[in-house]
Amino acid sequence: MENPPTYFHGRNSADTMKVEAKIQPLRANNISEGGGSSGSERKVKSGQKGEKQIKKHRFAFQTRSQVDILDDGYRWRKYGQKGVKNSKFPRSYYKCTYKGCNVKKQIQRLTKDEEIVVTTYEGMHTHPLQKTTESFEQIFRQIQAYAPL
DNA sequence: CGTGTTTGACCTGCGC
DNA sequence: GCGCAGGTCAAACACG
Repeated sequence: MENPPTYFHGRNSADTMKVEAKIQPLRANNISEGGGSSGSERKVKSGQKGEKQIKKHRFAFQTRSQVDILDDGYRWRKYGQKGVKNSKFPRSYYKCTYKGCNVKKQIQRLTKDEEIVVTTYEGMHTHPLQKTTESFEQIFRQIQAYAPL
């Protein structure tokens, strides 16, 4: 693949870009675990047994930016990309790389508004941020205000 | 050399 | 029981 898809590899320029974050009223602990139409909780055949992490923290918010990747100070590793039905753009799946920090992040663009990017976080970070960006600072500030912690 | 990204295959849950 | 939709992993490759 020498020719990259629609997504350019450029680092996030949200640093200098004005990012508007709109927090949506999303429940954090009443997210239908079995009601979903997809297997959120992948069943491990063997090895990991007894993970009693029933609490699933999910948080979603919308950001108005031209780039899908928002540098929130954490390191994210993309582990998948799939096209969603109802969406003209594919959805990207990211995971936080850290010792014991298994936080997942989902990024999806709205078909109606290509400028709107929906970011969905799943899980809680068990480590402090290593970097703080001005752009995300204001976003993160709003998140904490809405976070039902 | 290490990290991260990419893509296809495979799995699971639900609906019909 | 099969198909669809969504989600995840793993191998290979590209880049710093």
